[in-house]
Amino acid sequence: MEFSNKYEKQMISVDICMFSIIDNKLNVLLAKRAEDPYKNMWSLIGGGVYNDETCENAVKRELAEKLDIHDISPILSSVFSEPKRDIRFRNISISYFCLVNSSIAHKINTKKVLEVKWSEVYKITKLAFDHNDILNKAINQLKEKAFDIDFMKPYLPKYFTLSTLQSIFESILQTNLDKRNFRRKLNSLNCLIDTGEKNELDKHKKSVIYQLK
Amino acid sequence: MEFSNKYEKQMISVDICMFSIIDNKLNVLLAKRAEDPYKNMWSLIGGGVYNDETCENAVKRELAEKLDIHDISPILSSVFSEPKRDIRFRNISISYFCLVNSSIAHKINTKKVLEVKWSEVYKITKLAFDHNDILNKAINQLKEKAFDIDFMKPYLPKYFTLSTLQSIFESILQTNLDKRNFRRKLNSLNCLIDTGEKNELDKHKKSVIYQLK
DNA sequence: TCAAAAGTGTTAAAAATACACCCATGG
DNA sequence: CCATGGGTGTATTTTTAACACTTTTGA
Repeated sequence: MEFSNKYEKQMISVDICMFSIIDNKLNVLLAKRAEDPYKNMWSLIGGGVYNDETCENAVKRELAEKLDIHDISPILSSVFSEPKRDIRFRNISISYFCLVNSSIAHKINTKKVLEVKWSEVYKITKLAFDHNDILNKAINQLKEKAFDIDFMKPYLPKYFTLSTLQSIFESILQTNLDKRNFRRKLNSLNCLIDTGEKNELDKHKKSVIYQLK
Repeated sequence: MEFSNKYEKQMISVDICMFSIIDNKLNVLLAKRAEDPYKNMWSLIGGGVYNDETCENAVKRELAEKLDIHDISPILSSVFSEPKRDIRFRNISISYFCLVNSSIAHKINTKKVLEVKWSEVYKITKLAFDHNDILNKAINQLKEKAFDIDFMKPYLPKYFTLSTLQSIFESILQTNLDKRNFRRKLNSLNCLIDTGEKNELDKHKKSVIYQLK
């Protein structure tokens, strides 16, 4: 197979929907574009894939270089390959998503290399390129993984009340959950540890603080 | 973003797990490699993605050019990007799967451009490149779609007895299904039409011939 | 004493699983 | 008449969903 001009200057990049639960809402990290096209618009984090790394490693490298975030396990989301999706050159995007916990989320230096911000996913309007499509796809896939507690555990608060956990899930799934059914579901997943502590910040009845097994 | 040598000569290709139900078994189309590397080994069908097409269109074009198969709706499976997966050059594979019905499967000219053959998926041993990994991933995804009758319909026989349909599903899922539960499941999916015909080829009791809504 | 959030049980419906016998037919 | 494969029904368990009242406590 030859590298004829049919294949020239193909650029492979990764785009990353990095989610975090902030104030019990599902947020995604956006970066402001410093250059045209779409200068000053918000976009997902991403970058080119080097020849000597997998796409997954490209995600990890980008997050490390640009945000000093490490030990992420990105999940493949989809592939976006419309020829004109990037007006500069042929650019195929392999999209990933991941969750980071809120302590990491708050540590991100929002001005170091990139201007970045956390944004509530269900309030986002127009992003650069086809990043709205990329984000929507990833949101749907994240929803499917929400009750996979082994996956979710690293990103949920270490200690929480069941009301807090429920509001996190409601924020991800964009639906109202029944309090009793939610507790039963979590119990049936056999993942809760009652710490014996109570939340002294509660104004009314003190709620039990749990952690995950 | 510049095309430094970090990104040079990246090749994007698609690899396609084209499945078909042949003699009630799940088969996949393999092509014999005419060139090194892996000369004479069997591999999946695939090829490079042109700059002016999406990956999905590359799949359709490859199937049209190499096999004269049209009107396929390939489903994205995964991405394989180990730097050394192709020893010749950096080659990222976007993998897809699709099903074709058996009348198309039998029409494939197995010597025209490529030497190809249908092969029972659960009897396949070593394929070229990382194509076993690609195939295994696609098989698992196909299994998840098996009871999505709207998806499956174009690929199933137009007329069938429930025993035949059950053996097809058993062949895909690699499991034994209970005859009564299988019939109940299909009925609950509300997708069967009783043609009123009976299978005269049956040696014993004549079975009812159904079609899908 | 009241407003606010925590916590708790039951019932119903739907889906999944397990299981065994009779029927029609051709040889 | 018997071997073969077609066809059928019931019971159990599990999962999902819907739904309302009591408790604790600070203001």
